[in-house]
Amino acid sequence: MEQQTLAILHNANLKATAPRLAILKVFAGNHLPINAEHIYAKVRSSNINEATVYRTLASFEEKGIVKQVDLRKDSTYYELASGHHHHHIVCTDCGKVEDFESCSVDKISDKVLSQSSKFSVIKEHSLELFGTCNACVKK
Amino acid sequence: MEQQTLAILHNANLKATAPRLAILKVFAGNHLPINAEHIYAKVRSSNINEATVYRTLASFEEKGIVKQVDLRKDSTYYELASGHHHHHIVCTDCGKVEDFESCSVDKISDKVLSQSSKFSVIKEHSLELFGTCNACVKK
DNA sequence: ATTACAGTTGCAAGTAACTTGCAACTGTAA
DNA sequence: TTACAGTTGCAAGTTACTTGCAACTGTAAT
Repeated sequence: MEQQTLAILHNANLKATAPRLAILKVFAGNHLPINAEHIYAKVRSSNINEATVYRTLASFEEKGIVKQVDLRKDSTYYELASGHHHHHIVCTDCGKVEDFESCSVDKISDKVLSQSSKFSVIKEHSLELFGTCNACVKK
Repeated sequence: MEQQTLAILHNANLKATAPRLAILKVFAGNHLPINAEHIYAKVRSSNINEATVYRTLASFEEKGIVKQVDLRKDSTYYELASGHHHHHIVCTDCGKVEDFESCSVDKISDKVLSQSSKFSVIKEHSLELFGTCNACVKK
């Protein structure tokens, strides 16, 4: 686990520093998407600076270690890029987030590329559902 | 057209003020998603304030006149909610945006709802593709 | 083990995108 | 025509994030 973490950083050409290890650990212990503020709350006791959290998230994203998730909240959320492909359903009332797995976007991508004259490469996609969770429906 | 615009505002219980009419006109003349800055640039000559643009976008969204589009840019983009259902493909290099129409998210939504114990209502979804446009691939 | 240095960090100041308090104004229904 | 809830402009404020810079540190080469 620790070895794996070091390998992730090494492969990405990133030094294995304390802040990066701590932030990776937070991701490992959190399967739902998480934002900078939340991460900072968990690592500030180790004297890790808020700016470092933002810089780390940016470099992790650039290297493909984490990916952005568009939850239509005020801040940017991230989750580990490793792990099986999935998407999210978000309650627009209370913000609850749940994962879901069925995703047929590859088919859509192929179709879109065959019809587009301007694009030929698709690297990522977002697919999030916005609705109301059972608890909020009852209100 | 003008009548239609007035009806939109009336149905939404929003007064037909000059700023709102001007902003709706900008949307009507722009089929791609647009942000507050871009809208402000087009209406500031009519002495419409930037804060009014933001407030108008917020109320239009709340009333369902426009909807947010998650393009992973620094600011929030919107487009008219009327018009046929479509999504976007975004170049992560230069920011170019193109529409596409094929969308089978309804099927996915049904499946997700049947499998979720926490959600039973889906109101919206996002589905955006991120890749590289032909012009940027050549670089 | 030691060294050299590019990469990384903490700190504090800065920026971009948006929000809000408030007094003046204005569509709209009566 | 009037009354007033809703709307606006302005300026100040907030939030999320970024950046300049000097000090520090992991890493590869010695």
